[in-house]
Amino acid sequence: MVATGSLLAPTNPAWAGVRDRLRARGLRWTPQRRTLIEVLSHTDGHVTGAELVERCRAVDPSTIPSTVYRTLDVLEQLGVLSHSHGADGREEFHVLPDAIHGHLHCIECGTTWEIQADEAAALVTSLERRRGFSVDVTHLSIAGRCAACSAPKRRRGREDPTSRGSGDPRRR
Amino acid sequence: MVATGSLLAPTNPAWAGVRDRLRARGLRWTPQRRTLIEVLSHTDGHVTGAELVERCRAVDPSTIPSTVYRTLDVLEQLGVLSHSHGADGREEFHVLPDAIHGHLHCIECGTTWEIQADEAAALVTSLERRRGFSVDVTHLSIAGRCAACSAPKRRRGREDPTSRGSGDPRRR
DNA sequence: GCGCATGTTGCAACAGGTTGCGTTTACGAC
DNA sequence: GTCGTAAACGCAACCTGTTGCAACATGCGC
Repeated sequence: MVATGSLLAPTNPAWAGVRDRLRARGLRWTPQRRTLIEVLSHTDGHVTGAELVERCRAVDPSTIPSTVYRTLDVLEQLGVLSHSHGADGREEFHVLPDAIHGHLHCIECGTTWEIQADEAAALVTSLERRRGFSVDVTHLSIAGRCAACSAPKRRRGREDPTSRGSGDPRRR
Repeated sequence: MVATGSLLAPTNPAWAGVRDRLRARGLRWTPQRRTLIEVLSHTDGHVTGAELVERCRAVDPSTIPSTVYRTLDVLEQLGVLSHSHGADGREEFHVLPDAIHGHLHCIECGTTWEIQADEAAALVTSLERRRGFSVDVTHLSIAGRCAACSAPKRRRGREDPTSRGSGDPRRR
């Protein structure tokens, strides 16, 4: 239940405020949300929704997917995370956005990189000026081939560098 | 056999070559593929995969989804169509790309616009030069708010989940 | 400490899409 | 016309995510 001690290391103080921010909005602090926050506080970079569900289950096996997704929605509204869609359309969450940024996704090897706002600045201002369209950079996900994969000949090396460290090598 | 007793009007001649291009690659021309081509030839702009499945069923009720998606893959390899993902991550197919282009997607009203390659040129060349990353513009899908939705400040006080209720009946 | 309102949860069903596998069939060869 | 073979198909199961609804429990007021 309200576990005496987390199975994981102590929560990053940055997450401590989340509870109060929820309550300040009339939202509630539940064991399920605590579990997710705990998982998120130990997550770095990008995770898919499914990965988060899995990790929550590791902490609390009774975790239900819909609860996780609903909580992620709430947390996104609080601004503590943001989501975008990978090249395959799957949801990817990015924790505690310290800086506004979008993503670059190689369709060949599957690796993901971040691009800072200034790299997309030209596009953003151009669209803003020409169409009055304001781009949501955090949701920006650009597909293509990275330098290594688009590089010359080298018959599709398929050397899968197993992107993003903790990620798993599955995926199409 | 151009006007093969189709339920629809005669097929655009531009599609006639598809059969031969398939065979040239050792691929086959099957009734199911014919059905999909027929549907596609009467499709303009963007369609979701689900929509295509539905339309194929209208022509041939025995259509199976997996067959449609597999055929779409094949056709994409032939270059007669391309796909990207809408702001919600759903697949969107674009038929017979006469010009390379990406898409702009308003998260408020759900409308989609095309952006021509030159509008993204700055971004593309910048990423190419700085990272050697070659962007797949046809897959580019940019989310944000269109002029109409971001302009009027009224009614956007807080994140009101019901805000998308008015106007656009489009899914979700 | 107790009750109540309402935010949340759990669950089941659904939606869009993918995959593995056994069976069917297009189509080139004879 | 018949045959052989690999491409495609049909299907069922699975995956990721969403939604409707009844039941539950947080947290404020008393």
